[in-house]
Amino acid sequence: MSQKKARIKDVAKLAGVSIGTVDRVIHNRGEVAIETRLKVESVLKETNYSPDLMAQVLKSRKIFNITSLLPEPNELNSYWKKHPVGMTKAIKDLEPFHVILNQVTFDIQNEEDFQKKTIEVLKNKPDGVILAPIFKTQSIAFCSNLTKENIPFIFVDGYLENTEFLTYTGEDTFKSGRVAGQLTDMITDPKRDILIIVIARNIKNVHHLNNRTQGFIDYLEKSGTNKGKKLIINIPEPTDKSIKLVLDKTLKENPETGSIFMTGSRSFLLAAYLEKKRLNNINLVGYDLLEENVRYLKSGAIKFLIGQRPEEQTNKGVKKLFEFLSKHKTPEKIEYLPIDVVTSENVDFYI
Amino acid sequence: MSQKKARIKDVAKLAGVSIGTVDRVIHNRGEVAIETRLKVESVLKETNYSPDLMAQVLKSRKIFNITSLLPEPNELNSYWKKHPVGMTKAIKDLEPFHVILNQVTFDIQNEEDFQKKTIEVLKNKPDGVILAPIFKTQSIAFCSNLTKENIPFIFVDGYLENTEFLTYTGEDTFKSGRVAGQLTDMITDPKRDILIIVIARNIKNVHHLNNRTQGFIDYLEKSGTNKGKKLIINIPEPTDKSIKLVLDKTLKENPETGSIFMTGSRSFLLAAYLEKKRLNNINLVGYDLLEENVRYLKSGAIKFLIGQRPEEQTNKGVKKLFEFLSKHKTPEKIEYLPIDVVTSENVDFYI
DNA sequence: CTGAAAGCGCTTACAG
DNA sequence: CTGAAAGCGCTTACAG
Repeated sequence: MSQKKARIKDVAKLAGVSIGTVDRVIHNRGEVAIETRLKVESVLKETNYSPDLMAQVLKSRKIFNITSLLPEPNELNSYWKKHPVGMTKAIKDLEPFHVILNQVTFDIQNEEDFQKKTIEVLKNKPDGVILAPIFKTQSIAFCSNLTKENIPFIFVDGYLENTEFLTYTGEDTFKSGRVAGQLTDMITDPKRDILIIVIARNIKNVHHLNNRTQGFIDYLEKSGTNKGKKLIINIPEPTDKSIKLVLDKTLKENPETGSIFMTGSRSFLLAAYLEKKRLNNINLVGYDLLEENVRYLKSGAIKFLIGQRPEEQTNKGVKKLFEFLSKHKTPEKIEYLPIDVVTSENVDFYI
Repeated sequence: MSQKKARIKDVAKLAGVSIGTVDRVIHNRGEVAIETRLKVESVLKETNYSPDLMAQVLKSRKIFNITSLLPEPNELNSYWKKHPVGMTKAIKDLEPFHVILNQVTFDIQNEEDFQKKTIEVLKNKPDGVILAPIFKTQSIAFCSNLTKENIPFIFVDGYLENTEFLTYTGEDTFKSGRVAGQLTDMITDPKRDILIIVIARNIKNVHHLNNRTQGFIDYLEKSGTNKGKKLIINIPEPTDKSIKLVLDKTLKENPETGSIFMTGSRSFLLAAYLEKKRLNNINLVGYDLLEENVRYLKSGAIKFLIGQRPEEQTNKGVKKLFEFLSKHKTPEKIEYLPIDVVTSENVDFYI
C-alpha cells in the first residue's frame, strides 16, 4: 500500500536510461528516440510517478505575479474592504511558493479611472489577474486584451459571459434573492405588503441587483405565503434625502407595508430612515456585513443580512489562479459560494 | 522593498563564518563560541532571515503521522461522515509536505470499543492526534496518556477543560442555542408553546445538548417575544416508538404547541412523526445537514437546520496540527466556527 | 539523441 | 568550537 514514492532516479534505473532522459520525456522537450520514450513512459505509468513539488519549486525558483483589480473601498462601500483580507490570507497560505500579489484599485464611481488602471495592469505583465467586472464595456475590452496577452484572469463579485475567464467564484444572485424571499416571507404578516428597494442611478445597469429582485419575487410567487402587494421601488441616489423623498411617498401610499427588501448593500441607510420615523414594525432584510449594517442588525432595525463571503471569493480566486499557473489545473468554471443567513445572534462569528 | 530573501549562505558571508555555523546558531545545536553566536544572531536579525520551507522539507524528508479518533459513521449518525471529508481535503492541500493521516474510528455506542482504540492509537506513536471526546472519562485518561507521551492533540466536536489540548475548533454550543432560540421566536406565534426535545439515555451526560438548551432558553427569556410555555422534554431512545410514546402524551397535554426545538441532530425522526400525524402547523428547528434532515427541510417539515461545519472542524484541525508540528506555531486555544442558518433555499450550497 | 555534472537552499554527519 | 562536503529530488545547460 504505502510504498515509497518513485523518484526520477528510480524511473531512470528501471528504464535503463539516465535521469536527464526521463526528464526530457516528462516535459516533452529535447528529442528522445521513440523506443526510449515509450520505455520511459511505460515505467512512468507503472511506478505512478509524480514529481516532488518541493524539489521542483526549489529548483526553478519561479515567482508568480498576481495582480488584482478591485474597487477602492470607501465609506460608502466598505464592502470592498473584505476582499484584500482573503487575498492576503491566500498569499500567506502559499508562502513557500513565492507568490507576489499586486493590488490595484479603482474608483468605483469612475469609469475613466478604471480604464486607466487596466492599462497599468497590462503594462506590468502579471502572470494572472483577479477582476471585479464592475463596468461592463470597459471590462470586456480589458478581458480581451488579457486574452490576447495570454494572461489568465478570474472574476469575483460577478462575471461577464462572453469573455475567456478562467473561473468565477461568488454568489448565485438569483438563488440569493430566493433566500431573501423565503426569510422575508417567514417573518412578514401574510396580509401586509412588501417593498423591494433598488438604489441605482440606472436601474437597467445593475444586473446583479435585478437578479436578486427576480429571485425574491420568484420565491414569493411560487413558494411564499404572503398575500400582500409586492412593489419594486427605485431610489436614484444613495443619499438620505433621496431615500426620504421616495419612502415618505411610498409608505404613505402603502401604509400596510410589512417588510422591506433591500437588494444592495446599503441597508443601513434604510434602517436609519426607519429608526428615525420609529417604524419598528417594518422588517428590513438586506445584504452584506458592513459595519454600519451590523450595527443596525444588532439594534434590531435589520432582521436578516445575507452574506456572500467576499473574503472567500478572493481567497479561493488567488488559490485557483495559483493552481492553474503552477500545475495547469483548470478549475470549475463557476463556483457558487454558500449564501449565509445572518442575524444579530450569529453575526459575530462571521466577522 | 521587495529585496531578495537572505539565504543561509548570505548570512554566513556577512557574519564571516561558514554556513554550518549559521545553521548551528539557528537550531541551537552544537557548541558555538559566544561571540560567534552573537555576531550571527545580529546578522540574522539584520537580514530578517527566515528559512526556505521548500529546501527545509526537501532536505529533511520528514513525514508527519497524524491519527484521528472519531466515531464510525452509520445510519443513525451520518453526521460523522462529514469529518473525514475535511481531513482528506486538508491532507491534499498539504500534499507537498508528506503528511500521512491514519483514521481510526470507534463505535459511538460502545465505551469499551473506544478504550480499545485509544490503546491502538497510542501504540502507533503518531506525531499528533485529532479527537472527538465523546466519552468523557475514557477521553480524559487517553488525553493524559498522550500528554505523557508528548503527543499533541486537538479536539473537534467538543472539548474537555482539564486536558492539555492544543486547540479546539468547533461550535459555541450556548450561542448556537441562542441562534436557534431567535429563529424559533421569529417564526412562532407569540401565544403558542415551545417544546425543547433532548434525545438521550442519560440527560446529564450530554453536555453540549444541555448547553444548547440553555442558550435557547436564555434567548427566549431575555430577548424573545414568545409568551407561551417552554417545556424541556427528554426522550430516552432514538426510536420511532419512544418518540411516539413521549410526543403523543406531551402534545395532548400541550395542544397549543407552536414549535419544537430538537437539540441534537436527529430532527428527521421528529419530522417523520409530525408528517405522519399531519401536524404541519408545528415548526421544527434542528441541527446538522444529514441527508435525512435535508429531505425534510426541503419538504417543509423542518424550517431551519443549524449547521456546525463538521468538515471545516477537521480540516482546520489537521492544518493547525501540521503548523504546530512543522513550524511550532501554537494556534488559538479555541476557535468557534460560524453557526450556519440553513433553510430549504440555501441548503444546496452547504452540501 | 543521451549522459554526467552543477546547483536550488538547507541539514547532517564527519574531520579537524 | 568550526568548516567542508555530501545529498534531498529536480532541472538546466553542456559535452559528446
